[in-house]
Parts: sequence; C-alpha cells; structure tokens
Amino acid sequence: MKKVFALVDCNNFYVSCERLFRPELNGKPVVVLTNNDGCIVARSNEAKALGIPMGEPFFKVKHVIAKHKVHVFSSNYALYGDLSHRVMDVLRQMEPDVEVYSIDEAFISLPVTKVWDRVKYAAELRERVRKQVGIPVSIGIATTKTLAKIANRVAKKEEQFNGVFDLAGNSQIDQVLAMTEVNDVWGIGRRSTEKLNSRGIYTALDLKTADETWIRKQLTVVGARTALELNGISCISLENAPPCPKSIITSRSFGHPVTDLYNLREAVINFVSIAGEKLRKLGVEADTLNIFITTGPFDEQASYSNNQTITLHQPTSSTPDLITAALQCLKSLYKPGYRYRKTGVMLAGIVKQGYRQQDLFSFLRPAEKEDKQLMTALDRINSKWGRSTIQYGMTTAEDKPWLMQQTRKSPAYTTNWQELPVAKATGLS
DNA sequence: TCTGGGGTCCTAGGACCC
DNA sequence: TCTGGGGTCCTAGGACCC
Repeated sequence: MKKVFALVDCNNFYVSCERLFRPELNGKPVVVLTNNDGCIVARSNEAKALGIPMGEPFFKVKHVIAKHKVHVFSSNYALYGDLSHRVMDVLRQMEPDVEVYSIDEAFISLPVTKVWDRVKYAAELRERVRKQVGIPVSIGIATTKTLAKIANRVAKKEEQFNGVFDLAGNSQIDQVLAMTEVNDVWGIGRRSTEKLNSRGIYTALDLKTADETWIRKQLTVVGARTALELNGISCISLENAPPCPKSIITSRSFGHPVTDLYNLREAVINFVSIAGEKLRKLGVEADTLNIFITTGPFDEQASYSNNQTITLHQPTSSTPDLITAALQCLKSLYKPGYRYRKTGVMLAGIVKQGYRQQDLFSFLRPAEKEDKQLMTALDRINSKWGRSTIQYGMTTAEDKPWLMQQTRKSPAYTTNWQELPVAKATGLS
C-alpha cells in the first residue's frame, strides 16, 4: 500500500525535558548548554525571542542571559536519552514502522487515507505522547521525508494548526515552499545555500523548479535527490531497522587544557573504555582504532592536531585490547609543549559479534573467553552502580583537568535512584 | 578567561594492479 | 624517437545532519 511520511519532532527537546521536572519554568526563558558548558544547544521559545542564537558560545551571550534572568542548564544526556526512549516507545505502541532519526525526531509511515483522518490520527498520537511522557511534539505529514520536514516546520511555527500540518495532497504546497527559505530545506547547508543564492535560487520552490543538471553538477547527487523530493518523488525511504553503525566515536573536550602525557593517557583510557562499552551494548566488534589529539581550533600560537590508526588482528570489543592499541597510538602522537584541549577515539571496521572470520592463530589467545566474561561482569556492575564504579587504569588523583566542567546540571531524575524527584505532600496533617 | 559530540555520505586523488 | 588504459581500493577532506 502507498504510504505517506510523518515526522514527529519534540519541541525544544532538551528544554522540554528540563521543564518536565521544573514546571515553574514554563513560559520562562530557558537554555541548555553543550558539554563543558560551551555553547547554546537548545532554547525555549522565550529564549529564541530574546535573540539568543543556536550554537552560540555561552560566554558571548552571558550578558543577555543575566539581564533577562534566563535559566541555564548544563546538558544532562542521561535524562534526555531516557525521555527520548519513552517518546519512541509511545510511537511504537501506535505504529509498527518507526525510524528513530535522532534523539528528538522519528519518521513514521502512515497509510494514505483522507487528509482529515490523518490529521486527526496525528493529533491523537501527539496527545498520547504529551499524556504518557509529558513532552510536546509537532507532526508534519507529506509524501517525502524532505517535504515532511517542511510540513513539520509549519506545524511548529503556526499555532493555528495545533502542532499538526499535512502537506500530502495539499493544493497549497507551492505556496508553502515559496515561503520556505532554501537554507531551511533538509540537506541544504551553508555552502549549498551560497551556491544556490548565486544562481538566484532563494526558496524551496526555486529549488524544486531549478535546472536538474546544474543542481546535479553543483550539489552532487545529494542535492539532486533533495530537489526530486521537493517534487514529491520519494528518494529517501524509511529505515526502521537500523543496521550496525559504520563507526563509533567517543571524544570530549577537556575541562581545562592538558599538557602532560600522564593526564592524556588517563583521558584516552577513559574514552576508550566508554567506546568499548558502546560496542558491547550493540553486540558488535571493531577491528580499526583511531586516536586523535588536538590543541583545538582556537589556539593560534601553538596548534597541533594529529591522529593515528591501528588495524587490529581481529575485531574485538574487549576494553583492555582496545586500550593497549590506543596507548600505542597516543605514545607516537604526543608531543610535549602543547596545551591539549581534546582527545578521542574512533572505532571502525565494525562487524556483528560472531560474524568475524575465523582466525588462523586463535590458539594464541586462550584467554579470550575469560576476557569476555570479565567484560560482561564489568558492564553489569557499571550499569548497576554507575559508569565509573570500575574503571581501567584510573588514578585517584584529585586533579583531573580533562574532566568535563558542568556547573549547572539537573539531577538524573529518571536514571539514578539517589536523584529521583520526591513528591512532597503538603497541607496534610 | 570562556567555542560540543556523534554520525553519514560523496568526491577527488593517489597507489597499485594487470 | 617512442612511455597506455582501465579498474579497484583507500584516504582525506568537504558538506551535511541533529
């Protein structure tokens, strides 16, 4: 059966998550920051109205924030991840085909019915999420994903639609596209916008009707696909069974610059441990490991960035194996005399556990089975008592300059017994 | 003083092979 | 004197997304 796409998008997701446990913040300006309290990553509508831009470094808007008493939160990914799962679960209760596109967005496919029925159904979906999870969402419906994105923008912006807008079979589709700036089209970023503008293409409608060979040449097949999608020709299908990832990255900027190898090692070991945990959680193994270190893009006097890759003999998800390789890379990368700001690990060559090719020399690793059991035990303990309960090669040094700075973090309301919100009965004797 | 983290896809160019 | 062509694979870098 022919289907249409619906995009369900949580409104100002991180802010909505924070407000869920602090309802007194409804109607007040709120922002959420990136790791290390670096940049603005989410804004309430009130904060948007104050002109605080998305992605702006925090220090640049500190004066606006102080002046208007904007509430500021460090990011609390444990909370957002948990609430995201709950939203997705509600969607799956109603629809079998759900593609979780990001932490706050999902595509679903709906049967082609009358527009009125679709809108009514979407409204019900929206109401269920609000009731069961408490997060407001907007829903855009159209015949392609790119158009569903645009429909969603309308649903979010125009209050009269109550959070649902249907573009499929809508006779005013070209009017909507004419009102949509081309840089707001999904897949058209800064660079493409420059090229398109130079050719007189400013709106989604301009792009829809633009010369195909020119688009193909300037924006590659990706841009050509976007143009087709604007024409209602679906090129991007629903992926409701995510394949195993091609790469897994764990990296963090440091809370304070690091100059010595000792602290870099500790940071690398920590990040590699997290990456190993991710592998095991997904039931996959990796055979390629890349370590990078950098002074960051803003240190103009003495900047240094480098990375090194090691290909392992066999795919593995064992943390000690990964650490050994990682420290080997780090040793050759490290140069004294720099103020390092960030390091990270990237794992690639990822295969499902058990799918790897039999290795001629496996008799050389009799410890492999014990290793697996150790990892299972470690993951179980850390998942029960918190990620840092058991760690590799970690010192008890009080000064860990690489640790993240997060001074405005809300409690882990839903994922930590110690931080559960407490309902206080008042007025009872 | 202070600027995130985690992904995907595409292309061009070099190495290498026959 | 005269020095090909076609294919594959890998990597780096760019662009984009949330």
